[in-house]
Amino acid sequence: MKANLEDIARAAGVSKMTVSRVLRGGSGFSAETRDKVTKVAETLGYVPNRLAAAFGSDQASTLVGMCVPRLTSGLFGHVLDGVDRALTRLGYQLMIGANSHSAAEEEAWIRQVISWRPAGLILSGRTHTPGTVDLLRQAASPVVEIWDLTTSPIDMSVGFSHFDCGAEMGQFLIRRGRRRAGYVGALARADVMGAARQEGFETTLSRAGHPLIAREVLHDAPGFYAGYYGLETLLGREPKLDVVYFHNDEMAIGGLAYAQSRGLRVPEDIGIAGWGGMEAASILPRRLTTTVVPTTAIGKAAAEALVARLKGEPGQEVTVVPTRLVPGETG
Amino acid sequence: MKANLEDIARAAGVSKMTVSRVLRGGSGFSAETRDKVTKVAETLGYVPNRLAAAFGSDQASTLVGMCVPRLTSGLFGHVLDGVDRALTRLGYQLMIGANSHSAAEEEAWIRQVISWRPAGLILSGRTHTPGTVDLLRQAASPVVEIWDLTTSPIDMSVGFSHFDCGAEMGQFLIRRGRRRAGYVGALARADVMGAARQEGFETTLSRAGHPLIAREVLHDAPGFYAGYYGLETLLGREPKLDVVYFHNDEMAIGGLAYAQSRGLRVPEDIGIAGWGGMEAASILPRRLTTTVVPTTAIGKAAAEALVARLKGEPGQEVTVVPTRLVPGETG
DNA sequence: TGCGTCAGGTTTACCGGTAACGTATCAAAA
DNA sequence: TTTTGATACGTTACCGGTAAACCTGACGCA
Repeated sequence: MKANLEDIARAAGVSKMTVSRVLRGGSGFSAETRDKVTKVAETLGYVPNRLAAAFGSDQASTLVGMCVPRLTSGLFGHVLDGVDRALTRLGYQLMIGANSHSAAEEEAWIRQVISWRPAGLILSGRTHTPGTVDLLRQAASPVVEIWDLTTSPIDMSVGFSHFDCGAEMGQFLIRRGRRRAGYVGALARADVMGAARQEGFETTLSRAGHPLIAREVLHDAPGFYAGYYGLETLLGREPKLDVVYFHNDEMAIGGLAYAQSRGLRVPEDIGIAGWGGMEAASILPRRLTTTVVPTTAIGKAAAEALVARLKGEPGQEVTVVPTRLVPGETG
Repeated sequence: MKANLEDIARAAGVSKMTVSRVLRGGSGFSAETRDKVTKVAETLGYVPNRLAAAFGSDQASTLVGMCVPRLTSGLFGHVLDGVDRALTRLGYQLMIGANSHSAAEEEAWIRQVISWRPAGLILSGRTHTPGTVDLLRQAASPVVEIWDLTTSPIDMSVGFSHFDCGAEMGQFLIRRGRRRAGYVGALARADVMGAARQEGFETTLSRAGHPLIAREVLHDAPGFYAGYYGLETLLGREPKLDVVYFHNDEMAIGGLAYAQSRGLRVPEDIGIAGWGGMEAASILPRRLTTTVVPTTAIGKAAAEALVARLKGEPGQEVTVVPTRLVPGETG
């Protein structure tokens, strides 16, 4: 990587600073200077050095850090995609990390990213260690917390209420005539969001006078198998459930598979409801009753809120991105 | 972010350079100096500045860039996960981007990342623009190409042969007595890998004396819907197929759904085979016949090969990570 | 006693940008 | 004609580290 601003300056017969201004598209130079400089830069194969730029002025960083619970999650893949597209379009670069649903791992990751002096950060969830909060306050760079709405965000927040998701599904199932509901969840480490949905679900059922009959929360990854065996366990304890709400769609599909293997008719004998809106759920023989989460939109909104703040535009502190309950044929 | 090396140096009564050496764990200082410096650094809440470090010396960068076709792909999510875990463990940071299967977008992304002077790059696929190759040669930083094995990698390569995947599946299906095979693919933009599998599949069938009867390659995203309607189209043209090989598992599951909706028995009336080894495929009522791809292992191997090179250890140029054909109950 | 050696530092010179500020030029206004 | 202001550019001082050269006192040894 040989050519730098000075080389161009020498070759174009102007000063370093003029080259810098031209290449950054500022002002303070004549049209002919601009043409000469851009031509020389091209012939020399100049590649800008953001390291130097960000180092020289803390305003110049175009680096955004983002931390998600798991990189293998379909939902977060779409969130990442939304963030990535928006940031790319706006001229920012994305540094990522995963924290396995652990606030301590998140802090460790933030400690690494902060050392690159990023322009801003996007974090998933609202649970942070005190150390994390300290670090963020000290760094004073904009932070967007996504996924769950925070009552008091560190800085900005984009997402929806998991409690409300559960509550809405509870109301829906009651309206459909369900009276004996169960819940199957999973918490790999500690997925607080799932717990919030469960709480919303149970609260609503109780208020409606038909409280939850049985619940089973596995200490396992929330996948197909957990749903399959979770429903088996639940029905072993309480055979007369008329509907089961699952932690997410993967688990619901697992539950669906178990119900079919037992010869149970869905939705006649038992209803099945999931959460998340994964693609597979819509092409099942019977379309899954679920809550569709606007993953890409959340990512996009988060990135845009962050960049707006960086550009000094007054952005919203809290952005609500609504979910949508999709009735389907299993609930 | 207030405390820097000089602040610590002043407070500890030593020089900046001594602080730098202590904090980076070098040598050339006494134990009491070390203790004093680390204590002062802690009380001042010092956060290292990698920007300055990487800027000051090009060896000091711990930044690795990685470009994948799509962030929403389940398979690449796992590859990313493998890379992320390995790099985190080894003390590197990961900058990502997506190129939508487009070599031009890849070049644009590389141009951005190169400007951060990364220690190394991980790219997906072997198709690059001439501009990309130029850039990489000029930057002279290590590059690992993953996913498909390259005959002549730019630098290093980790993956497997897509052609062989298709060929192996062809052999397997022939052994199972299939004689009238079809293929359903998809190319959002241009997925060259899928084409390689198709080629391996067709070549093997021809050599075995039972060439492919029909193929349908949709200009669509390779998902459930594409598989569903792809099989519909294919069977509309050639009703007497006895097996269909799909671009990937999502599409195969879509095909499975179509077969069931038509009342076709699987595998008796028609066999279904996929590729990729997605989790859902193993919990279907009938486990899908597919090729399991060691996604996480590829990511891990790529990261480790890169870091080995960075540390000057002699690494392998080409690492083969074998795939595994899983018979299942649909083929 | 003189000299080399070595651990344990310090000093200095960058790295490649950006920001702040200074200055030359020239046209319009007074 | 002089003053003013805008424009276009040059100069210089950093930013926070790293590398390498350079000290310095203690110690060993001939």
